[in-house]
Amino acid sequence: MPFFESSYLAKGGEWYHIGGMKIGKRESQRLLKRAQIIAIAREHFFEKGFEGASMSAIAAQLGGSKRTLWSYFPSKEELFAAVVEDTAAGIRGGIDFSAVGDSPLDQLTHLSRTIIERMTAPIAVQMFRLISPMSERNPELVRIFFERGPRRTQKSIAEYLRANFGDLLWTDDYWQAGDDLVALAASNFHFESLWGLSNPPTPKQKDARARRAAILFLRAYGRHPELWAPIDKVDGARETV
Amino acid sequence: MPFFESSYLAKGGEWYHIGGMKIGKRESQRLLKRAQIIAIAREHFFEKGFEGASMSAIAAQLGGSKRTLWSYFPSKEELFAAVVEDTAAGIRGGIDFSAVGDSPLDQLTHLSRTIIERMTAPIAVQMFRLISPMSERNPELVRIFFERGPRRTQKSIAEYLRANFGDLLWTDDYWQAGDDLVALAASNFHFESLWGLSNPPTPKQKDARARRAAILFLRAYGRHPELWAPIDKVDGARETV
DNA sequence: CCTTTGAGGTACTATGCAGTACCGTTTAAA
DNA sequence: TTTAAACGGTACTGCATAGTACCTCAAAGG
Repeated sequence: MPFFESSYLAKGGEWYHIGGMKIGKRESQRLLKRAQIIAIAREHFFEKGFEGASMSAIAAQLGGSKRTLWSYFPSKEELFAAVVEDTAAGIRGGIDFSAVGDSPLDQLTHLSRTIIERMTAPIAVQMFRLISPMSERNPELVRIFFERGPRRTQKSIAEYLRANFGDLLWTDDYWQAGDDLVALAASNFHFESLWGLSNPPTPKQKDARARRAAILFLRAYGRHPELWAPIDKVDGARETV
Repeated sequence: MPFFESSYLAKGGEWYHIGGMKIGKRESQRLLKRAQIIAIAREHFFEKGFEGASMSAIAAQLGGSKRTLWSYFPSKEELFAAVVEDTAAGIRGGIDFSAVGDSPLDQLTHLSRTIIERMTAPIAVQMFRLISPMSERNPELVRIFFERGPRRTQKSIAEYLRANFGDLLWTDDYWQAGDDLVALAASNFHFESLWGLSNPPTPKQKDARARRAAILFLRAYGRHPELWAPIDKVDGARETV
């Protein structure tokens, strides 16, 4: 079976193509059905968790018989693994941190905003909820999720910082700096979303948080004083400063 | 039934006491057994999750009959809730952020170290794993956990910052500042522990991370330049600065 | 001392689950 | 057109589970 990325298929004339390769109709239908199963299973796993989700219920929603489901995924574990891999690929997709030309503060604000958006996206939140309890029972799966999802985002951020802020920070450890930026930008929202403690943040709140994270980051890591935002310009600063 | 805190009982002479109140032996034994059940149930829930854990298995490990278990907790949900409440109380217990007399940097380092210790403690990590997937199915329970556990720690940190750093920071929002300190100190370790991605951090690593978080925090939030650690003294700084 | 209460033991009910067997029908590939 | 595979439907097998019934025994409380 050829490599394929997150259930993407295209039909061209007589034949069905996938990633430029020509395949039979039978196989292409199998891939489509596979993707459909994963989508349905994802809903169930997200809502009920691994133990709570039922293969029978998934098969029922799929429409066909149980035999069909089992012919694609020989066990619940393998179906779950497929969901995790597919979702991790979906989460990392489409990273563009390009905000060339703006000031360092604006660039970092934009980056922080992207990070926040990504970490509070429903699919990410639900994936976090789903994957956390697996670390005791299936550590390898958690590792796969991390490598294919968050790890790549981490890497992109570190590379972005190295490329665009190489001379502006006092550290060479761009991975650590990136982690700190992520922490400053998303930590609050992450826990609030994960635990459903408050209504999802509005775009305005996300903007404000992103800007604040950028300011804090530049003050903490900025090499030159001109990078440090004046503290009386920051939201939450005392009036008496 | 009188209020009692995280399975604490003391025997004094003829009578059994709890929080200064005199109670019968029968009742005290019930409380002891209750605490014992919670302890056993906690293990099971931590290892297998809510759906994965089995009341029968818990009853078996308890030793008695199932009837006994059900006479204490009329359903699996209520037992789970009791475990959550008890554990949340245990997590927050014993907060002492008193490091009077040291320099601001040393105080913040000590505070960060405490935060790290608390967030990477096995009981906290396992509780996070257990509680995350509950937010869809039992949001109220997650709320209770948060209010009785992390929320109180948050509050302690904010109050500590207000009391000891009231004049040193440029912000009045001590809750936000506290959250940012927590993020800087524990975010990395939190995810690594939660997902079991690497070996638990050594005390040395925790010390280093705590110090770094304190430095970053003071540079980001410090009101006066003398609070900002020289950047060539920080681990990970470039040699060429 | 006697009564009430709780706990142990065992067997039970009802339910839901993952996974299988069988068989007739559809359908893609040759 | 033929053929082999995949699909749909239904019924099934074990198995584990939450929770119940019932009886016996120990012990706390008055």
